[in-house]
Amino acid sequence: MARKKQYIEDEVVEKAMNLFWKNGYEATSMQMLEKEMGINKFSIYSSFGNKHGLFLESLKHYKTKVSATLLKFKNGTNGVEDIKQFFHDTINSNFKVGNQKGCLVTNTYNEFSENEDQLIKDEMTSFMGNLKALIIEKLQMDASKDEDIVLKQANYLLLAKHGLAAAARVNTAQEIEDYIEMTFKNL
Amino acid sequence: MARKKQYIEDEVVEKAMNLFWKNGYEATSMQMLEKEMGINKFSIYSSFGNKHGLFLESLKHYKTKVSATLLKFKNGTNGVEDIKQFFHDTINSNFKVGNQKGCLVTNTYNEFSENEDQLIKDEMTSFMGNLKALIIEKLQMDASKDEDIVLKQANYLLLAKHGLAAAARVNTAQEIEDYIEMTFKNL
DNA sequence: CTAATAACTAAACGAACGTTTAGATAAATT
DNA sequence: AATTTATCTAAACGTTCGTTTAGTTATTAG
Repeated sequence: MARKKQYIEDEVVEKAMNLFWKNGYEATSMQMLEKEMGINKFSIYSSFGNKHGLFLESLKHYKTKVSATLLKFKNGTNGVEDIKQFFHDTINSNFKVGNQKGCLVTNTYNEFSENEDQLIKDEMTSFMGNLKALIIEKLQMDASKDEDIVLKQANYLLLAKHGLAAAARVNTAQEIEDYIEMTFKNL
Repeated sequence: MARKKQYIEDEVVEKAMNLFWKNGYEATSMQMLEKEMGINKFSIYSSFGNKHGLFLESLKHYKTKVSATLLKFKNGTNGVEDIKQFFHDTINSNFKVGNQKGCLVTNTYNEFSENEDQLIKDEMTSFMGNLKALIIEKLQMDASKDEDIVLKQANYLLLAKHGLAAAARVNTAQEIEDYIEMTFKNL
């Protein structure tokens, strides 16, 4: 037998993810990834196939990273209040990690909106679909809301979440807190 | 003397703008611009210096394009209702032009948020500053709002506008209408 | 200790990028 | 009509991109 990998795939994916998160897919070069991940191009390719594969792996890693927040949201029993808390949680965890990079999924959604990469689009659609289902579930906890209202409010919140994630790249924490506060006044 | 230009700069800038609007700055290549603008690289460079110069010119062109909407907004006398109308107007004019490309300024703001291009950033800051001032002006028409509320609501609306423009790239017209409706419910 | 082989380094690949240049074309002035 | 010269075409520039390959190093198993 021969030597083992000198790096842990999960660790270097984490670093790649942060770089993609900060700069987007296209603006992140293999050279930057090499430097950030601390391993050679050869190693990147043998572990992840190509840049695209590394990006997909980074998206998956991102998903597991936010799964704790998502699970907490799923298990909430306070309806609208859970959604609001979820908004806060996602923003806070994003601010904790690096700084002002919004949400990787939303960034990717925007960057690839005019692109034709089906694999990426599928990842995005599934993510958004999950989120919408959860939001609907929480809204339905309020029995006074009929189906139409629930759907309308779900669309509203989904778009607000999307906008929030985009805005989080450039706005201050205070502006974002204010925005969330105002957003939920309307429900 | 020699021959004159076979194209009108304003016309080819319009076409360049639409391409930048659709794809963003980096994802738009000189080759694509050549094809879309219908003139040769040489002509592009002799008219606009380089890709960056062409982009700045496209941003200026965009500004004059939306200036009518902005002027209507400025001249409004109905306070919050003017802001809401402005939201509708910007979305509608965007949908009219091409399709689902959001707002060029916001797209640029997002694409360049981690960039260090000061010229672009200045353009963005001035645009956003103008918009904020106008929103504050309209909010102040309601004498019952004190200064704190005005500022908070202005920040809220600016972020909502930003998010809306980002979301407009991927959402349907109906979803967007619903979102605007909800956004102004409590103002 | 030796042999085998996976993981490493570093150089090179073709393609595409933004940009420049050399030469052909055509319109305006004399 | 001849000459001038800006505008055009088209090819080439040097870089950087993502990707591949050849050759070296080091660790594990027998």
